[in-house]
Amino acid sequence: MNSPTEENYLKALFALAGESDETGVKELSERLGIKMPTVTSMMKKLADKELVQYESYKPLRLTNKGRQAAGLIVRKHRLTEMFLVEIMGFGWEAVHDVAEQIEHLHSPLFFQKMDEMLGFPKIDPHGSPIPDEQGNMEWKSYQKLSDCHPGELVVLSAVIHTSSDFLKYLNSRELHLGVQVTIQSVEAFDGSMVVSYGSHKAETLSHVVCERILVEKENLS
Amino acid sequence: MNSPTEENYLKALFALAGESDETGVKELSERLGIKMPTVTSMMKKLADKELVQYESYKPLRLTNKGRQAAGLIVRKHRLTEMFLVEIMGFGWEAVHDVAEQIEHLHSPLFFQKMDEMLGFPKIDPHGSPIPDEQGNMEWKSYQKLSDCHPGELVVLSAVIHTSSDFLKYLNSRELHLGVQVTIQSVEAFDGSMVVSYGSHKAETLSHVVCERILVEKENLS
DNA sequence: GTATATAGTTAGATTAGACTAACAAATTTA
DNA sequence: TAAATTTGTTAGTCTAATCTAACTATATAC
Repeated sequence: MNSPTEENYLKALFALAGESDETGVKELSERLGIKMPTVTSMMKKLADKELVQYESYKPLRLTNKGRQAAGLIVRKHRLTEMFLVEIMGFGWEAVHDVAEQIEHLHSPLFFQKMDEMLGFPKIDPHGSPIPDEQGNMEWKSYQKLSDCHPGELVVLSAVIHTSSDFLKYLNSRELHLGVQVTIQSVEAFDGSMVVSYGSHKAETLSHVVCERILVEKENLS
Repeated sequence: MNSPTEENYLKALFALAGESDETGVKELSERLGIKMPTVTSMMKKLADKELVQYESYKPLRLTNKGRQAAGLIVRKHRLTEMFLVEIMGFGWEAVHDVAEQIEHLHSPLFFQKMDEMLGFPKIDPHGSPIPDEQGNMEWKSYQKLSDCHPGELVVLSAVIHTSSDFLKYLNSRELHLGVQVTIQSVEAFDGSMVVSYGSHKAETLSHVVCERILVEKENLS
């Protein structure tokens, strides 16, 4: 059995792998807010447990076993977030911290019940995919809103780096998952966008915001 | 903030206080399955935090602050058990281990939501009282079934030392909270009882079982 | 292709929570 | 009340996970 601490390292590696595949000690260290020497020694420990491929001065990689373990933690995290929103009435901006704690609980039954009550959901409240019981996850290929162009019609499908403040910001603009957004214009100077959706006819979104919103292009059939 | 480990010591002291008021290092040590020297040093630590009154070779006592902290953990534990049974469909025999983990989560909102969804319950699935938001608990004065006499009509109101096996045993006999039980006879030799309730006309219960069942005498008005 | 900067490692210290071995106080028993 | 038993404490060790300081390897720049 892995400790909560070990699980957090695995989860971070899993997330970094999704972003760039090759990871280093520094990057992991910064992501976790833990100093590099501590990360090095944990990598050795996880390598002993065959969860990580580690050689001095080489990039870090999860083994298949490690990736599965990490996937199962992410599964618990995202099922929990879904449960908190759908069953317990949390706002999507309030679930992260609790889910960070609940993901480390040991109780197959608890998460199985959640899954059942939710009807075996495939995505969490932020649009992120929920890994299956084997820890496998489909890496969705959404596009950043910031990479879209004027005139395009897109559907808000997911958000990344889901800080509470960012999600509250989206709440205040009524920007929820599933909303159809038309890009009116892009400001070359700072990358900010003017978009319209629902009753919002001309909402300006900063580049920083647009980079954290993932969309799917509408099939204009 | 207290660590999960500290919380477990407080909870154990709280429970022992309910049984006998004065507690010693040995008793606490045995209850927690932790060796005495470790308990001694934790008592010093909790005394520094003003949660426990500790002097060498003197009995252990919770301070008011300590009692409140312990009460709030018990509250979280019992709210959780109720939630698992009422909302998530767990059997009462399956909730203890998960609740032991969930009681240490830090999230006022999570437990508040549970409380709301349950309609602010006053007892848990085993008939134990749920402390209020201040950590105060009413110590119910139920009677052990083993202290009752033939001819008496009682209501099964709570169970103690709720091991999973014991609760499965009760399930198999359809002995649930609220069941009205009539004591038919008591065997002087081994203290076993023959009781009747519902469709069970003559069920024999061992002394060990009867000691763990708490009842309330029916008001024969 | 050497010098500098960046990334990574080693060594050693720290804290929390556990342990064993040995000793001391308190209580019980004869 | 003296001896034996039980209970509690002290001292020192161990592991997990963290840190800082100092050193080394790799990558980048001129």
